[in-house]
Amino acid sequence: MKNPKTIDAAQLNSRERLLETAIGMFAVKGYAGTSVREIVERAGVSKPVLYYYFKSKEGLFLAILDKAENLQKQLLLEVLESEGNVLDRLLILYRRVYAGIDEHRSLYKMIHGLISGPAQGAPDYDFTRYHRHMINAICEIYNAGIASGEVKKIAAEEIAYLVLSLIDFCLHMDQVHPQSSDPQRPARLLRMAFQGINKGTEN
Amino acid sequence: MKNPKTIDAAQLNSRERLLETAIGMFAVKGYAGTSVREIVERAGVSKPVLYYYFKSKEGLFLAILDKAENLQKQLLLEVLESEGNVLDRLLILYRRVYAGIDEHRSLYKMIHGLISGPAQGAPDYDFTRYHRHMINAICEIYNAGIASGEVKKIAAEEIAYLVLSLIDFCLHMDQVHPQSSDPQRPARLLRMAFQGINKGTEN
DNA sequence: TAGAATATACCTACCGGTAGGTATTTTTCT
DNA sequence: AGAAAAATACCTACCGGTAGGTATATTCTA
Repeated sequence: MKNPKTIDAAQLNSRERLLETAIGMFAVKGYAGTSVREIVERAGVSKPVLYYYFKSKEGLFLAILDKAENLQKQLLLEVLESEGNVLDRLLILYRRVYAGIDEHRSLYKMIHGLISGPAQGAPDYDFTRYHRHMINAICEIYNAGIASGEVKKIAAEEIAYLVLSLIDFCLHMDQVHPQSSDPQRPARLLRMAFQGINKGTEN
Repeated sequence: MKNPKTIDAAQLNSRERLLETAIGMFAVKGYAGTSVREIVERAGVSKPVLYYYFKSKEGLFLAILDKAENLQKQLLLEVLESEGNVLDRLLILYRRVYAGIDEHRSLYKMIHGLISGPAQGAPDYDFTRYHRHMINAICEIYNAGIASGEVKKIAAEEIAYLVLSLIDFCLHMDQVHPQSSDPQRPARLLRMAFQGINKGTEN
C-alpha cells in the first residue's frame, strides 16, 4: 500500500488541519490577531504538534504562502496549456483564476488582506511574486499572439498591466460588491480593451 | 488670557500626539500588531497618559474612529453647501473626498484596512456608517436634481450606489495604482454614467 | 522495537492595564 | 488678594495574564 494516508481517511491529518484552520483564522482575524493557542484548539491538536510540523508560527505562515504560490503556479501552468486567440485565452485565465479563488476563499482573503492592508505583525514576505506570476503568464499569452501576428507588437508588459488591472477590478467587484455582480463584465471589458489592440483596428 | 494653550504651543499636547502616532501605527501594523508600549514610546509619553486620556487601547481606537467620522461629516456638510447641477456637485464631492484622504492618508489607510481586510483583533465597530454617510450625501444631491427637474426620477439610492462605486474605483486606482493615475477619470466616468440619467437623453 | 506523532507541563518575555504618587494649574472660599 | 482645595496631567513601578515556544514523556504504527 503506497497510496498516501491509507487508513482512517475519515479526517485529514494534523498538518493539513492546522494549515486549513490557520488560513481561516488569519483571513478573518489577521496574523497578529490570531494566537497559536486558538489555532491548535480549533484544529483539535496540541501545541507541540504545530511546532513539530512548522517549527514556529512564522513557519506555519510561510508554509501557507508556499502552498498558495504552488497553487497559483499550478493554475497558471494549466492555463498556459490552453489554445486559441489571445482574447479567448485571457478569458480562460480569468475564469480559471476566478474558480481558484472561489475554491480557496479564505486563502485569497488572507493574502489579499496582507497585500492591500497593514502588515498585521506578519513576517516579511515578498507578496509581489503573485503579481509577477500573473504578469508573466499574461505576457506569455500576449507574446504568443504577437508571434502569430494576431495582435499588435506592443511591449507585452504594458498589455499585461492593463489586462491585470481589468481582472483585478472584476475580481474586486465580485468579492466586495457581489450584488452588482455581472458574469459578462470581464469579457466585455477585455473586448473593449482589445478594440485598440487587435491588428484589424489599425489606428 | 482665555485663548487655549497660550504658552509653549511649540508641540502638540499629549492627547493629540497619541492620536496621530496611533493612527500611523495602526495603519501600517494593524491593531493587534501594535502594542500600547510602542505607541506611547513613539509619542514620547508614559503609558498611563494613554490610559488617562483614552482609558484603554480600545478607547484610543474608538477615539480615532470618532475623529474620523467627524471629519467625514464636516466634509460632507461643506460639500452639501455647494451649488450647481448634479454632475458638478458630484465632482465637487469627489474632489473634496480625494483632498480629505490626501490630507489624512494614514487615517484612510487604517480604516480602509479594517473595512476591506481582517479584523486584526480590533474592537467591534460598525464601519458601514462611513458608507452610509456617503450614500446619504449622494442621495441628497441627486434628490435636489430630481426636485429641479434636472435628472430622471430614479430612486436616489440606486444612483448613489452607482456613483459611489465609480468614486471608490477611482480612489482605489489612485491609491494602489498611482502610476496609472488619471485626474480626468472621475469626471469621465461620471459623465458616462450620466448619459443615461440626464433627462435630455430620453431612452 | 524504532521512530514518527502526539500529550503534559512548563518557560520566559511581553501584553494590556493599574496602583499609588507628584508637580502644576485652576477653582473656590474668605 | 491669598490661602485652601481640587482638578489636571503626568510619572515609576508593578500586576495578572497570555503570548510564542520548548523539554520531556508517552503512544501509536510499521
